[in-house]
This record gives sequence, C-alpha cells and structure tokens, in this order.
Amino acid sequence: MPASPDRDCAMFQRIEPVPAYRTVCDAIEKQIMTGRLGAGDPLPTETELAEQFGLARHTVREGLRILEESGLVGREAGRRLFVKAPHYSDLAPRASRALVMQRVTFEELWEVSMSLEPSAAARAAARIDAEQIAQLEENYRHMEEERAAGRSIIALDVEFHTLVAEIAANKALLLAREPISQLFYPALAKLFAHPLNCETGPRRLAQAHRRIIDALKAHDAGQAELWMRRHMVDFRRGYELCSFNLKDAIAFEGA
Amino acid sequence: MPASPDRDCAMFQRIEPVPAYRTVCDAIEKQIMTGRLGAGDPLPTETELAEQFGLARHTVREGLRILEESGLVGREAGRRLFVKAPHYSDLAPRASRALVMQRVTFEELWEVSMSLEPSAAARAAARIDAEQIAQLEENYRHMEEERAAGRSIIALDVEFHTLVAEIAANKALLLAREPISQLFYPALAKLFAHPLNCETGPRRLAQAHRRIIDALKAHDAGQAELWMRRHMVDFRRGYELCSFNLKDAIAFEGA
DNA sequence: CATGTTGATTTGTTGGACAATGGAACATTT
DNA sequence: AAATGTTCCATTGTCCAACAAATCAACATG
Repeated sequence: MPASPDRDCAMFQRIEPVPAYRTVCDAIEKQIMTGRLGAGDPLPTETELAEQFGLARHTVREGLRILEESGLVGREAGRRLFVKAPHYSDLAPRASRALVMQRVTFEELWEVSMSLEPSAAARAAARIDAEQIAQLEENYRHMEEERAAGRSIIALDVEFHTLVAEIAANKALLLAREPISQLFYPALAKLFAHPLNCETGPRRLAQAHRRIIDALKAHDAGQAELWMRRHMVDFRRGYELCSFNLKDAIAFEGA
Repeated sequence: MPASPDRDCAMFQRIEPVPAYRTVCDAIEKQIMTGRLGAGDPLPTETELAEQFGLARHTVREGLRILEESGLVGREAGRRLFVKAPHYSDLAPRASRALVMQRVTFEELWEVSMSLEPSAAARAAARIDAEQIAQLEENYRHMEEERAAGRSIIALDVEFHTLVAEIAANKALLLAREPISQLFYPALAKLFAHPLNCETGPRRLAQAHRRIIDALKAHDAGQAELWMRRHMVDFRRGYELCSFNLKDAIAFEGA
C-alpha cells in the first residue's frame, strides 16, 4: 500500500468529554429507539428523572431541551412531555435554515425537485382517493380565488406540492423534499415580484396545477409525471426570463 | 362558498405560552440568520448573554442547548461556542431516527434513492476532478481489500454513495439523501447476512461500483446514471431474492 | 525547547427556592 | 343539570448563589 496517509499512523482518536446533559439525552433516546418507551408514553417528571440519573434537575432539563428540539419528545396539550415520532414538519425548518446558511442556489433546489416532484406525482396518481382529490380541488379553488383577488398564491403553491407528496405516501420522500419545498417560498416571491411575471406567472402556475390534478384524478401516472415535470421546467424558465441568476443564493425568509 | 368548514368561524388562533429559553434561542437564531452573527463568530459568554437578556444563566443555557442541537452553533476546539453553518451530517442522524420511528419501509427508501442516486451520478460525471477520482478509487480499493478479507463492506458502500453525491456538489441533494443513505446500513446488513447473498451480494456491489467509477472517470453522465440505476435495481432484486418483505419497517441500528 | 506552574475566564453542575401553570376534584351559581 | 368559580397539588419555568473542572495564556523552570 503506497502513500498511506500519515493519519493512519495516529494511534489515538480525538477524545472529547461528554457532558452529563448529553448522556441524559442519549439514555432517554436509547429507551425510545429500543421501544422501551413508545410514542405516546409520558416521560417521567423532571424530578423523577433527576433522581434516577442521580443528577440535578437543571442538568436533566438541558438534556430534555435537546430531545425536545430533535422532535423525539413533545408537549401534547399540557406541560408534561410525551414521547412522539418526529414529524417531517418538525425537522424541515432546521434543514431549510441550514441550506440558507450554506447559501444554496435556486439551481440546486430546482435540480433536486426535478428529481423528486415528478416521481411523487406519478406515485400519487396510483393511490389517490376521493378525499385527497377533494383536498387538491379545494387548494385549486382557493388559489383561483386568491389569484382573482390579486393576492399571493405562493403559500398555496407550496401547499399543493406538499399535498401531492403526502398523497404519494412515502415518508422518506416527504422528509427529503419538505426543506427544499419550503425554500421555494422566497424564490417564488422574488419571481412574482417581477413585472414580467406578476400576471402570467400565477396564471401558468394554476394551469399546470389544473392539469396535474386532472391527471391524478384519472389515475394516469404518466400524465401526472409529465405535467409535473413541465410545471417545474416552467418554473425555471420563468426564473431565467426575469434574468435572475440561477446560481444566486436563496434569500432568507424572516419569520 | 358552500360547506365552509366550521373551523373558519373560530375567531381566535391557539395561543401557546413561549418559555424564555425559547425566546433566547429565537433571538440568537435571528441574529445569525440576518447576518449580524456570521459563521465563525464566537458567541458571547453565558454570563454576558444572561446579562443582556436579563435572564438567569441557566435559562440562557437551555436556549443554547437547543441552538447547539440544531447545529447553528458548535464548539470548535475548546469550550466556547461558535456560530457555524449546519452541516448535513449534523442533521442526518435526527432525520434517520425520525424515519425509523415512523417505521419507514425499504420500499420507500429505495424509491427515493431511485430518484436521487442516478441523477446524482449524472451530475457528478460532469464535474468530477482528479482528486475526487482518486477518492473513489481509494474507496474501491479498500472495498476489494475488505471483501477479500471477508469483512463487511457496508460502511464503504454507504461512503461510496455519499462520495458520489459530494462530487455532484449539490447541497440540497446532500441534505436530502443523507438520512436515507444512512438507513441502507441496516438494510444491507440484513441482506448480506442471508446465505443467498453473503457471497454474491458484495461481489455484484463492487462490480457496479467499478462500472460507475469508470463512467465518472470518462465524464460520461449517461453511463454513470445508467449503471447507478442498475446498481439500485440490483439492490432491490437482492432484497426480493431473499424473500424479504419490501414493506417491512427498517430495523433500528443501535449505536 | 519541551515541560511545569500559575491565575483568570468560562463552562458544567449542584443546591435550594419560588412563581406560574395545569389538572382534578369539588362547591357554587343560574 | 350545565356552566362557572374555588381549592389544592403536581409539575414546569425561572432565579440566585456557589463550586468543580477545564481551557487558555502568560510565565517560569529545567
């Protein structure tokens, strides 16, 4: 083995001290992941945990804050903490912010969406039911209403795509696409603020949604995928038409 | 508007009390997202923060734990906290665990990977450089070594795919695929534990990697995508061959 | 120049305390 | 009887004061 990197010679790995609050967090997490604590179970009270761990309540609390943030525990109507399965909506905001901080570009987001959205539509076509069709129609109706009133349809567009993904019923897909989907909000805002697009943009967008819904209703996976793809391509073209740079970082959308 | 849902009539939204530690977290997060605190900047000390916020140090600490967990701040060689841009490797473990708890199936993971991995390979082919080729070759060499020695190549397989994704240099893609990629670890372990696959599985896997690397070296996006797709299909077929149920939940991989 | 020593700074942890909130059980009002 | 007020207890949110342990920098020592 020639040119073996010298780090192979490093005999010892970096050793970092583990604060007690992290151990608390890990211990509880382990109980959850191994199923000894299941979703819906209430956590012991802070004082009980402190006793069991032999630590001060403050220390335990810091561990709980971490667990809470990672979505493994949450409050269900009241103060008490309950174990829960983290929902994609818990994790998406952090991921979105991470992407913004990494100065992700429109092009990067678009590329991934180009991979995920059409296949999501195809999958949705195969398993959509009446109630879900109604949801999509309601979204469409609402969008036309807002559009006629000259109000923003951005939130409704993001919702439409999330609805399609939920109909596709793939938990990994939902988790993967949501952070990206959220970031189209500022991108669309920028797009529709441009005089070239403030009128035609929303109209074309609604038309595409119409086509997609129709394909889904007909359980036509091919058409659904096709129209979703066209919809995405159209989005990108609009961006270029306004001579926005695809490689600019996505702007931060404040709370 | 017929059949307006009665929740539209609810005059007031749910109002939930915001504990001070969350306000702390939000305040600091805002400073980061608006750029007043940039990556690499040190945070004020806990006592300073406590003074500025007019809160007790421990309350501030709970807020810091949340920020730390979400990856916006971290320790860089020492105790002091620094602002940083969250890396996908910070967020992936949480997401993976979320998927496990939601009882994600092999089929779901596979479907998303089937959308992401081939296009990642195609994109990687367009921009791979000499050093990156060397990394892939090193990974391949190492894999053959381990395979010959009868040791597990699973970690190296996961690493291979992450390498390809990093070469594709799409930050959104990296973030989206990593949690899923991590979950193939237990799936592969299960697969290679089966007598039908413990020999042929790793061999076919290494062969596919060989083809992919060659395509990448030739900057042939089409071939890279094609072989990656075949590689994924092969993976699934192996799973079916062992008569594993594609709809079984992925097992938890303990620390 | 590598290795102690010292001291100031900062984080990790503890203890005890109290206010505020939620929930349940019960009393009161209409 | 249904809605509203009262009481009490368990639990969480917050504070104050303090100490142990680790880090860093400067300096002293061999």
